[in-house]
Amino acid sequence: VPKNGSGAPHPYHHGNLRRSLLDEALRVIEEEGPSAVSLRDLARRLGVSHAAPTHHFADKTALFTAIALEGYEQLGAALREPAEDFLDVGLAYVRYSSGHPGHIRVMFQPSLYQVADPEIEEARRRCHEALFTAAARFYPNDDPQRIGLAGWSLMHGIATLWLGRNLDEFGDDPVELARWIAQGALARRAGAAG
Amino acid sequence: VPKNGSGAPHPYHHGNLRRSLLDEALRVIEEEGPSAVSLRDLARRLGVSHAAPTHHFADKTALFTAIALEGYEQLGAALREPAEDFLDVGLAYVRYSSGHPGHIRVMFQPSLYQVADPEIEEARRRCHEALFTAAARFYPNDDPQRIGLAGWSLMHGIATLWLGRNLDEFGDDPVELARWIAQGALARRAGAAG
DNA sequence: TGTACATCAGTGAACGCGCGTTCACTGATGTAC
DNA sequence: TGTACATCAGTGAACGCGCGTTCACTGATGTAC
Repeated sequence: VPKNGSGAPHPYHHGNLRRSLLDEALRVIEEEGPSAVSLRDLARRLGVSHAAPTHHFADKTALFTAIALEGYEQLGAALREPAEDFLDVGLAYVRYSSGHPGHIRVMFQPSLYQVADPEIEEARRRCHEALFTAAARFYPNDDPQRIGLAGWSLMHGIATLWLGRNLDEFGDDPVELARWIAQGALARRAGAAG
Repeated sequence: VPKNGSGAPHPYHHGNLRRSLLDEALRVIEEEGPSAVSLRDLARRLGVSHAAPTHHFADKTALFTAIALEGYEQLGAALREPAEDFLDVGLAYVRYSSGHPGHIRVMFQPSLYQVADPEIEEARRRCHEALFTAAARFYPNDDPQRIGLAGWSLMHGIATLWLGRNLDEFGDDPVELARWIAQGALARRAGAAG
């Protein structure tokens, strides 16, 4: 363990440059969007020479691909968490999206990264699988694709509108807002039945 | 009317440069995204000197602001078209979004343009008004905000996912897909009641 | 119908900037023996 | 425990590029009289 004396602000080796680049890139994306990301700027922010990032990401596309992959894997895990009903799965989607805006923005802007990357494809496939499996489980008598798409679209719409600051006037908790919107539809249904 | 002789590819004055810049920018946005737009490139594509665009748009933000304004005005008009039920309004939203992907991408990326521009705010207000008015009209016994947000979120989600090529496996007509998804929810409701 | 003139919409050269990428290099670390 | 050496992860200078912006200019158009 090197002593970090007053003379040396940081050691020759960063130690965690790859992870730091991802985190800093996500910060920039959340604040200014993916187009504001530059490898030189990230290096500057991390106090490292501008050529250092190339040892971890060959180019900008590789950086965005890593972010998208991480996002799809994390989203897949979120969708597999224990759920009591289909709404829970939808709320997990909104919770992940609003909690990881940087990942989501990259994931749904495929021109930024290698969409055809096998790992990406596999992670995305597992997300779809989690979604449609949940739809089939909670609505065994319906078409799981139809139910799955309806839930995905609704929750994706809420998350996207919320991230775009279109729902500011409806509170600051996107998950509760999603619950309110979705349960409104459910209540309406019950009203029609009773 | 100037004769366009073989020697002169185009006259000194373009004639419609402002409109052409908007159209060409929209083309670029649809193909490569807003970050691919550069004023010099647009000028190049239109066979005009790279300083010409500044006579019509002071900077890139002004160009994107004009696109967003046009989009909100066109969307507002689309949402006011005659509708037989709330689904019609939703389908108009999906129809406009899928038919004008460039506009939509800019509109929902506020960092690109002057969100606080008074004309923009007014046009956006009129879109919201059209939405919630329709919700109140077709569901007079429900909370129009709840119904309006549910419809908006669902249709925005479908449009966004479709534009992001996430729904390729479900056909090539986003409006019919939206109808199928939304009517599935309706059928489920009727099934619960019967 | 003709002329003078203001205004509009272009041109093309020049500038400074940040970017991605390449390169030879060097310091630090891990492993074989 | 010590030494040699391969490998990894940095440095910093250099390059060419496209960009936005500014500037003095010029060609075309519209209007007053």
